[in-house]
Amino acid sequence: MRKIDTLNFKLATRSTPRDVNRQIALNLVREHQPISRADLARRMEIGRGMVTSLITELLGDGLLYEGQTVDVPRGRRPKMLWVRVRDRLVVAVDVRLSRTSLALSDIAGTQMALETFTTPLQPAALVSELASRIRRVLDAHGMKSRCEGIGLVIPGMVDHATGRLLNSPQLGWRDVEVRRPLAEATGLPVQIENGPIACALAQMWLGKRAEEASGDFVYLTVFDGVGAGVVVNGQIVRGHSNTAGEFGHIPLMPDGPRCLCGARGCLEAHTSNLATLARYLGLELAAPATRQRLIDAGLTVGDLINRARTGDAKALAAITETGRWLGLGVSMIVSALNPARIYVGGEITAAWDIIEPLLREEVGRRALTAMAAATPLLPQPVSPNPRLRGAIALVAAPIFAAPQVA
Amino acid sequence: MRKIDTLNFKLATRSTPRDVNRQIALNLVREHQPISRADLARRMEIGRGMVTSLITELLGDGLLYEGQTVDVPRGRRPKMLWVRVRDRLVVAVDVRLSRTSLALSDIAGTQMALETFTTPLQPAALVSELASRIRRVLDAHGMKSRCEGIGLVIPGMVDHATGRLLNSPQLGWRDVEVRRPLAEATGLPVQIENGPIACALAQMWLGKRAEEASGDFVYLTVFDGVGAGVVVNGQIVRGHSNTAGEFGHIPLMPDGPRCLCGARGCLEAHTSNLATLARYLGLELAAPATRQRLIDAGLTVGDLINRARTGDAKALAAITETGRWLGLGVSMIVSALNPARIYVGGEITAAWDIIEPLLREEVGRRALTAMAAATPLLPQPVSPNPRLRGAIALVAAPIFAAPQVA
DNA sequence: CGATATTGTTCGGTTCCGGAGCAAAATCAC
DNA sequence: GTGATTTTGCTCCGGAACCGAACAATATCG
Repeated sequence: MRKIDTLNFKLATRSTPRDVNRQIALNLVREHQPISRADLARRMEIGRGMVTSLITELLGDGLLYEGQTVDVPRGRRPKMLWVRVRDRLVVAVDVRLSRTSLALSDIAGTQMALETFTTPLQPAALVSELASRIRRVLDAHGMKSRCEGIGLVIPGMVDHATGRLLNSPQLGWRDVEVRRPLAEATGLPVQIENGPIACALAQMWLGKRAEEASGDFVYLTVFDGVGAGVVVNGQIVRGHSNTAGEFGHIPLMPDGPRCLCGARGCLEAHTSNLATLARYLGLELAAPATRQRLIDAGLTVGDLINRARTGDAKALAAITETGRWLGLGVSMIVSALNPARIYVGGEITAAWDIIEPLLREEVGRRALTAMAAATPLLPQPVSPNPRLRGAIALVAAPIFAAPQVA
Repeated sequence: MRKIDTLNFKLATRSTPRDVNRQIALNLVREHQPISRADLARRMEIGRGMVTSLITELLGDGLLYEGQTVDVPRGRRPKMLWVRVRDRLVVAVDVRLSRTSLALSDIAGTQMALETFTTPLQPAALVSELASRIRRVLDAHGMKSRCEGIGLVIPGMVDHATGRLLNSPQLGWRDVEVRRPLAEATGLPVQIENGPIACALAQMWLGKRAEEASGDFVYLTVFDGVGAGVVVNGQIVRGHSNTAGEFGHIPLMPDGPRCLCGARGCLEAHTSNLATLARYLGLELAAPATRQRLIDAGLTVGDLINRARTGDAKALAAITETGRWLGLGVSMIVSALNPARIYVGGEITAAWDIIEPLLREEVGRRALTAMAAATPLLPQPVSPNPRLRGAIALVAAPIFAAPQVA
């Protein structure tokens, strides 16, 4: 039950019913392909006549294609329908502090090319570097005209409406325009979003059917920073000024370790990769020299997990403590939002067998009901790169999303 | 941008455009009344012909009424439109541990009668007591036929879909059916919800126009328990198993005071009325004898605030500490959801001049951006009873809400 | 008193849903 | 082998709603 926003509503027109039903049909094909028109009519509880009309339109727009007829026990053999993915390309870009990844993929997430390069230090340099690489990769695959758009994942706060990067502490950029110049340089639509939201979108749009049935979940990302993509009622929660989901900076201990954000005891200060490594090395996270020392040490969380598995008690303790604090953070998410499930992404998931009991224990202790205590916690692999998958989802989502009505 | 739920979608039919546009018109009248048809047509950016058609239907259904014509500088004088409230009654019920309030109101929130009585100990007794009192109050006002429904606010977790009260620690009831028996006994539709959600709904539907333009906010309630009603995109967030918004049981200090829920250091254990009073009296909140001692002391948070204002340093300290912890809780809400504004309700708001600087300070320290730090914190008065206003909103909301499409 | 402005109604054209009927293409029964 | 049956997919037509244009009603201005 939604209140109508009287400042920003959308009237229904003559073509609204068609737009809505067309989109429902498209999504049902996407989730049940291959599927016949008659089967679609049964699922939608409408006549086969209407399905024919809707599908004819979708075929004409190149959103679906008709596969071969298949055998059935009796009666006329149906022609199966599929979402068309051939020649519908997406350019996915994942910008990180040190390196940027660029992938060419089809709209369903099948990767066709991948390259990485050092992230330029200035926004303008990034845009021109991206533009030339995108032109090259599209030319190489000889079908620029079929590219549906560019998905750009970038660390920091993004204003989804205007496409501006408001603030990126990691890159050191503030209030720069990225979407418009890149769109003008390439002639392609550009979607831009931050990491956790992109990861959540990837789960929504590229996931398997069964595990993503409900549109209420949280994707918690644990990398150098800690953040979350929150989905409620099938919609991303961006917040009033684009900072929803910043669970990394909720306080766990009012007088805990100092965080890079300036406050004390943030979830991120206890559980980020940097925090875990600093704990192992006995360094203070927010001290000026720590960052360089961590780089010099050349140690990753993956290495740390290997050491823990081969008998390094200090490494195991560092990981265990991260798990405990992460459990506290997860229990907050459960209490605040009660999502249907929580995905956890990051290198730390390689130690899932170690940390899962700790997470479960804390959630179980804090949850108010048995159902909340049983909230599924699902580790997500670091490879394939979930942010690149998210970049693909950024372009796919508008094609499949419900039209705005009322 | 919303994903279509392929298990629970709603097709657009022939009448969908009309349903949508009718509801938009109704809401615009509600927020801009009195308003003429021509003005409505300009706001909706449609022809006056369509407005005539929509309004004729709304007048016929008794949702609107036509006021007198008014003077305008030139041209034909318009007939103004209003939402009809006369003879459209709502029964609002607020069930609390000790006493239950029952009010008769019109659909816009104007109260016409109010009575309170001791809450029966058993669900069946509550239902029959309510049924007989509702019959009496409706008979007394001689227009039972015009009652739009019953709004019932009850502490605990409510399954909005089935109308079951899943668990109410305060009342000691588990998994009881309330909606159906009350609906059968009175012949009226019954809406049931818990306190924080009802308070949030009251803000959405009964608030003044300017302050409730955006549909992204949180209503934090601080009574014997602490909870929150969360609204995102104009929709209440209920969570997957009806426990979203339980900010009362997020941990502030992993080894803080024991909470009544069993865990340690919950927001509620630091900031509820019981916690504040226990702190002042030097009692341990979760100790078995505390509850009775608090009742024996006969002290309320209002009394405590009065003592603080008249020089009781211990009282001031107890309130100040509650303010500090509440600030920590509010800063979590800001980080997690970034709402456009946060309402705070409860007796503690009588000391707003004392606690507001503490809240602001903590939010300012924790917020990641200037906009998030500036999130408006709005104290809400305890009187008129916000839960009773919420009960009215429970009945009003379905009448004005957007129809579900796709 | 006619010109102008504004409100509210009426009407016909267009779009799309939705049910019924029908052709196409297979299997089943005998 | 042949008609009955079943299933798929298409076509057609009535009805509902939007939407632009024309028109009647009612005021002020010069």
